[in-house]
Amino acid sequence: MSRWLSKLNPEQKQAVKTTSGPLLVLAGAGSGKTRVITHRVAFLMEQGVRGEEILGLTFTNKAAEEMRARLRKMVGPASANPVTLSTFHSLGLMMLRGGGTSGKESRFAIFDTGDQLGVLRELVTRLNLGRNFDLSSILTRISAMKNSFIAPGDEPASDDPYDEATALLYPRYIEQLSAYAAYDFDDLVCEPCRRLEQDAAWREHWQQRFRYVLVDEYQDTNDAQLRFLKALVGKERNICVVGDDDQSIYGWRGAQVRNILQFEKDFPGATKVYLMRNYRSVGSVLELANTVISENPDRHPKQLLPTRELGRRVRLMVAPDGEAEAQWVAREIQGAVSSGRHRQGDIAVLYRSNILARGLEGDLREQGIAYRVLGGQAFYESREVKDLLGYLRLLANPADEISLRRVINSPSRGIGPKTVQRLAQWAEDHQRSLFQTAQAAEEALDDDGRAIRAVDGFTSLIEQTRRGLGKGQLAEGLRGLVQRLGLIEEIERTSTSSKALDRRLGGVAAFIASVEAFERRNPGATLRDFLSRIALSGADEGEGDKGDVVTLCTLHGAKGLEWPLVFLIGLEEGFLPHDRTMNPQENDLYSGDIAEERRLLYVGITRARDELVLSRATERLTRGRLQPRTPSRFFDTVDETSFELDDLTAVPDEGQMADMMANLRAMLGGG
DNA sequence: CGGGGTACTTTTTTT
DNA sequence: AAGTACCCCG
Repeated sequence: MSRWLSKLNPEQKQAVKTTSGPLLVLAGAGSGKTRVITHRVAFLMEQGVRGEEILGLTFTNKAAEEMRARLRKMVGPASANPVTLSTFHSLGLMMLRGGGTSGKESRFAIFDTGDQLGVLRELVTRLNLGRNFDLSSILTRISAMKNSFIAPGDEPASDDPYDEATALLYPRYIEQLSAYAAYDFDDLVCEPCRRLEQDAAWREHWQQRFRYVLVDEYQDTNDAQLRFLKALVGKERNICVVGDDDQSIYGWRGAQVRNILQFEKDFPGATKVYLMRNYRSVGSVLELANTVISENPDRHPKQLLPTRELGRRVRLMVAPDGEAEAQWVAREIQGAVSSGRHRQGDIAVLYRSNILARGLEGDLREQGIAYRVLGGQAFYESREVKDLLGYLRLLANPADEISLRRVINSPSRGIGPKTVQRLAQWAEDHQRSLFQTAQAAEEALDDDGRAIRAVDGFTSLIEQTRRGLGKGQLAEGLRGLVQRLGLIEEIERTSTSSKALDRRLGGVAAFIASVEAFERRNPGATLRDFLSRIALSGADEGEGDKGDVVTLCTLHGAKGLEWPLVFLIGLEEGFLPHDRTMNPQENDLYSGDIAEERRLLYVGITRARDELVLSRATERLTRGRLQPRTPSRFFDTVDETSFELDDLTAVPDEGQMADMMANLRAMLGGG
């Protein structure tokens, strides 16, 4: 029997050893969930299951990588590597691209949210809808339709203007995507699911391939993912799901807590295991977590059981405004580091909205504290990088009209909307793609010499770049493209400040570096491989990642992570619960789930190992105006005396102090 | 067609 | 406060 099992508690052991049939593991925060998963995989292999037969599904690529790293440590790379550990989306992509069966159908692009919006924008202008719809809201609806497998035309009747617009756009959106040879994120789950259900041979193949299925963060699955799992799991029904209903925080993108609450209905005969002993946090943190979450209705009633000492009391800091809050946090971190209590890498600052990170960054720099912002996607979102990506995507998939339109006149080369319109018209009349039309500019634009020359210049630039972008020379080809575009000069010419210049040049450099890093890690990878990777998990940070630095990230981004010292900032009504939850917009599809906001706080609290610091401000600068802020309602039921209070509003701030000093000096000087 | 100016609104969270 | 969208003029 395995030497590892002795290190597990009885519940963990049961979760590891129950290998056949459906198994639901309700794993509270910090209860050793990842440990159970890796042990389970190792145990399966010890029982003679081959690594190839095991599938572990996670929600982020990072989680998948981490799991693989843990598994490698346990069983060695040779045993760990054959195990499939990936996100639903990566798995779907792999299945659609052939996954070792056939190479057919593998030439498609993946459209991210920006591309999807581009498609809708095109359609909306073409259809001339009388009203200015918020397109991302329509996108949410289309996504919901797809995930519920509702075909165009089968939408439930509704007289909501957004539902009506969606009904109109939905079928055309699907058409467009197929015309562009593109899949969106939802397709990556729904399409394989459909095929599993309809194609018996295919289903058989995948069921035999993955005889043991394991799903992490099960509370975040949506309808389509559940359906996918039902179709994927074979007669043996060896499916193990791990999750925590109290940590379900993705309802706004269709996640169904219901899935974890009803697992035993979806997979009858399931075994259920509770992991409630918390090995992560000190008692004071768990007390607060239990108190906060116990107010929520509709949950598996349960409590985290402490295994550690009570620890330091949770601190609560009240600041007069956002700036004071940020400054205080930065100084507090500086103090914790310089006193040797914590290393920078042991510390995280968590917040509900990204905007809260902005103020903090300056103060941290001032204190000489190294930090990283998780999920900030900063460089990858800049215009230059998006354009470069557009070129790469056009090169990988000439049918990708969205990318073509994006880059055809960027940087400006004299191809304005009118010329593009003429090309598009000709393309439609002659049933050609827009790119093919551009290649035949002379025909399509009859005698407009200037436009023809401009478009020819563009297509030959694409052709030249294509030649430079073979296997194993992606970064090289990208550099060539940057050169040919004169992008560096363009940025130098158009930047309004030296700060903006640095940022933009830095973005381009970081992008090239990320391509290099990708190539180094995946020798012989193609352009398409790189683009899929980017679409599914964002760009690699290249160098400078990790290390001993403070982490800044959103509560969503913090899930699954932990730090010895955690700051939760901006604990005010409007942030937590977020304003948008309490006052939904007319066009919000998912709204009003205050319970989810509370779970978000619960997730934040349970990230802390040793010390937790909460903070809020009584006033805050929003949209240029100073507005009063009230404390988050989520602490209403918490006994104030359980906190170690630090009230900065009771102390004169620096401005007041300066005034007082000035008065004092005036008195002394005058007297 | 491109650049510069003005008016307006905004991200909550992400595969 | 800042970034974007739109409009007008060269």
